[in-house]
Amino acid sequence: MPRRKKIFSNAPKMEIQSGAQARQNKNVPHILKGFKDIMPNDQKYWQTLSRVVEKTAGQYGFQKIETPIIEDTSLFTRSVGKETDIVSKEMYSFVDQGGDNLSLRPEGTASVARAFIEHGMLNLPQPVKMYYEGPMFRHENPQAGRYRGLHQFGFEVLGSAAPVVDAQLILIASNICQEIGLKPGSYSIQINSIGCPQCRAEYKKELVLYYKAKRKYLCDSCKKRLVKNPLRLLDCKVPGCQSLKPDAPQILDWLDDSCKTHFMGVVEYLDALEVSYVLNPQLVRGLDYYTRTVFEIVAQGKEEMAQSAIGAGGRYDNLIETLGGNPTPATGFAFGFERMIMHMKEQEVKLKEKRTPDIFLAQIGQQAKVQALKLYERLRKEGILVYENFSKDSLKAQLEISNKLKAKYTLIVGQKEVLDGTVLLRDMDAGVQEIINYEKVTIEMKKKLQQ
RNA sequence: GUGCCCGUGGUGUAGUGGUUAGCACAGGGGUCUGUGGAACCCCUAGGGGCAGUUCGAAUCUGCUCGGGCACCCCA
Repeated sequence: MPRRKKIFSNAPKMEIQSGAQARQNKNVPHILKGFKDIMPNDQKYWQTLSRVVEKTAGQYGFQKIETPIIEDTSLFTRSVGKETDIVSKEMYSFVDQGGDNLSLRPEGTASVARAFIEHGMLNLPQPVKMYYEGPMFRHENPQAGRYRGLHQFGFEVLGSAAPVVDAQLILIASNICQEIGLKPGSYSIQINSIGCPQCRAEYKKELVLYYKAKRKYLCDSCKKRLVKNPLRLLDCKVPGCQSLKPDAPQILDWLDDSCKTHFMGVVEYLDALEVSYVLNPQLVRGLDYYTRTVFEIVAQGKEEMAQSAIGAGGRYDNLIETLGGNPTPATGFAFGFERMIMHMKEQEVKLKEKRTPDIFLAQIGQQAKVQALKLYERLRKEGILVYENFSKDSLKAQLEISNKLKAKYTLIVGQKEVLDGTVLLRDMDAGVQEIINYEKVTIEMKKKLQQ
């Protein structure tokens, strides 16, 4: 094939190929690493979860907000934190045609805070309660319950510092888990307070002091944490580091009076609400904006699963101010759709069965196809659930489909029926048929379906 | 970003250097040109990619891409 060779030699050489290009000589497109198509068969999980979120939000007076999935990069560097992993190494950032630095959102709270400021929501009755759901993007290596394209829903309350808000938010998170069908013992609520920046700084100093003295017993990554992220020292999994934990200073002992009072308030409300929770002094959060109350909903049972947090949240009293708004205390939480659904599947949560069609409409012949097309519209407008496969010509094939779909009845229109002005009605269970006047089909079918 | 395991039609799999790459399910068509839930027949479709070893590679080696899991970190 010398001719082909020549064509190739003229083509520009592809020195650098993207992953997607290198993969396919077949010229078949491929989904990006870490992204998932949500297939028709899975939609029932997504829809039930989404409905529970919407319903719960409504009950507690939260209104929906939708923000763009692309924002100015600085929104995230200023809110989530420049040094956090999410922003420093996981963000999908790019410069657009106009030279602006943009990023795909890695989380939802920053945008909500931005919208709060931008739309002057401080003039609304406080606090402002909003919820959101949608895709988020983080460039990390995929593993169980972790994707580059993930979906979250979140609840945010802006404009109140009251501990009762934190408690109610935790209650809402717990209610959603129950409402979705997770078994009561299958998840736990872990709570902690990481104080305000002032008392946290004091605590960090003390913590670093403690661990520095034991530096030689620390694992390599903990040595890095010592300077980079001291709070993380507390949840290291290496046994050697774990053994140092019991004697380490605890954040709760370092809270200043107002932070302490606040946290005690949260805990008291939770007790009064009989929400069971676990006080976890080691619980810290990765985003810079968190203050005071932090919590996580952790799925139990699957010990081997590393990502057990299905939802998490906390207070972010300084975020709005950091972004240039008036000082506005706020608190909220977010859940991962994928993680939630993973546990729904694990626990075999029962979902509403898909409705089987009332009627399958079959047709034979060109004239009949036209007639059936019209009949379909009449039935549809009457609210009857009708399926069809107008692209099939053989009656046998159509009956097979009807059977597979478990339709109660099949309506058959052929040449003969068109001429007679009738329709054949077949009862799929009984296997008996009767002739119905075309004009009376909708009335007859409604009658039949009511039985 | 790092480490470990894995990569055969749409799905589940068989095949350990030479096979027309087999089977099941799903899909399409037919036997039956107007009757399903049965049978039979036919068809579509596959070794992630690129190199190397070899007379010969799905099978061995390297790289790469992807998947799974874990670390870091996070929902």
